[in-house]
Amino acid sequence: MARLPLYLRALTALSERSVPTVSSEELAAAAGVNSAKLRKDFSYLGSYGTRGVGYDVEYLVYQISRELGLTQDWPVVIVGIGNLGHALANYGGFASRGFRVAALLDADPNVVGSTAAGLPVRHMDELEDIVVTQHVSIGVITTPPGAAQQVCDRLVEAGVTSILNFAPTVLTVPDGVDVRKVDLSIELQILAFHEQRKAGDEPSAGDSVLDRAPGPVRAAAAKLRRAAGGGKAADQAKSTPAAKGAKGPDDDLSAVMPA
Amino acid sequence: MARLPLYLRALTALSERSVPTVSSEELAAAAGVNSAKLRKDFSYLGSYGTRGVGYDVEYLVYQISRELGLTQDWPVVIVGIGNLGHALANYGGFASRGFRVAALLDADPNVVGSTAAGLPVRHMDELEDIVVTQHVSIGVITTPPGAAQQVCDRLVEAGVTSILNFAPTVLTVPDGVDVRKVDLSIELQILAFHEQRKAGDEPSAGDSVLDRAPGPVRAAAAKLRRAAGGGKAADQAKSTPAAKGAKGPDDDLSAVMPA
DNA sequence: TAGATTGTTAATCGATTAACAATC
DNA sequence: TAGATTGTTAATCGATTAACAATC
Repeated sequence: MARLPLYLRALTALSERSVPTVSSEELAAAAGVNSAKLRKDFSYLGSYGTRGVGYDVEYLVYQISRELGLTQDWPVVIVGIGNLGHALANYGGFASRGFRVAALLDADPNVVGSTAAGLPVRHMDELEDIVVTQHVSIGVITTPPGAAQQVCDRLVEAGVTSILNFAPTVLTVPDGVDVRKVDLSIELQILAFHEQRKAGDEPSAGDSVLDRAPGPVRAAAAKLRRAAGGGKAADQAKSTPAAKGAKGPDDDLSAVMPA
Repeated sequence: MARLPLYLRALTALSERSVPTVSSEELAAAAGVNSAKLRKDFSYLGSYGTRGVGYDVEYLVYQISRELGLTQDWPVVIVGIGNLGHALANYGGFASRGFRVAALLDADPNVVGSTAAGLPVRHMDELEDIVVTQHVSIGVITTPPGAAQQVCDRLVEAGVTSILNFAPTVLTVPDGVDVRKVDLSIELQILAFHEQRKAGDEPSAGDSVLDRAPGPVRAAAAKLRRAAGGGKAADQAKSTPAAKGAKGPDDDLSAVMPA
């Protein structure tokens, strides 16, 4: 349940304000989800609410924390102490939720020996030893992309079974190992994608208002553009592009053509 | 389409190896998705493949880049130049994809005037001016959680319509404004959640193998625990907790009880 | 032509949500 | 009791995927 942390945060806020109980409606609003969904989620954890009253805030905080494993101690290694590794080592949200930075590792001799967040940066050679002796099961990779898979392999080999990957690479891992990827460029690309659709698409041949239409219309518009030889489409080996424009009903573009 | 950046990365790798064409099967494997899904995704962009051959790599790279808006210049402001803001300012993936850091902003006079990634850190007072004059439409928030909503409001007011939020807060924005949240603690919590289910749950009363069973069984197990008065359940104002254990067919736990 | 692979349909699956009986 | 709110069902929605006709 990827929504549990969301609920937990909202509940923690209520707890700090000493709110004793909360209804599914209120909590759902605070967490930004549908109240039926929230009730269903909670019902999977067991039925912790009271009809006519709502949910006991403290009790729910405890149950969700336990369900998420936040009542345990999770030693974590961070590999690659560049800017991002530094930032993560200092990240406040770690310690408060049971995540303990067991070690910072880097391959660069110039970085090894320096200090980040009060911890010494140690050399990659110590990876296996640290993972084994400190029972580390979660690894955070903040290396350059080229080194990520190699680091991942070593972590897995040493016994790590969960990896948080910040390098822009798809990691290959054996079954039983979880990988979660945080990719800043992907997040920004998605924003740019939506941004582009917002403030007035420029009215060029290849990027018209047609692109905002539903699927079939957009596909038809794309065919039109290629038929017109716009952009790189002209380079493509399309045998009879112009003839394709008016074959079946699906290809009849008169309804979507500007007058 | 949140998968386009994924495809683009796989295609870029192929492009660098000068691979001319790729089948949906191959590309899907590289991107880690189902090939039918990939073909469907591409069909929404227009039909850029050739039956019996596959997709032209270069052409697809171009089309997806254009679709994502990566052929444009996107000025971005980063607000909150702590460790994370620093890391982002230096993040290589930005510039290479058309994202240009227009300004770094911070409220702390001790930080203002310093340099990060070759750019001067400027004071929050300049926010509105920078957004307007540089036509910034994307803002990145790396402030402490308490300041995030306020910063967000100012960004939106000034004209920003896309926000990448690293602060652990749910931001409220008007319609037409996109927010994407990157929350490191949530990612780690999800890993810990799965991690907990993996290497042998300890056989305590409140955290048994029953928790791995399908929904109904787990709910029943949870009821059992409460009926048994385990954990904080005893503190709860449950009128007749013990009596609840054997009321209807749903509450019959004999089928899931250990012998 | 024969083999390969797309584009698309239709089936499947899972997630979301409205609605309401159960019950505090 | 009357009002409120949960827990859960059933309907809805959207996303995924197998399958295959179209066609290179």
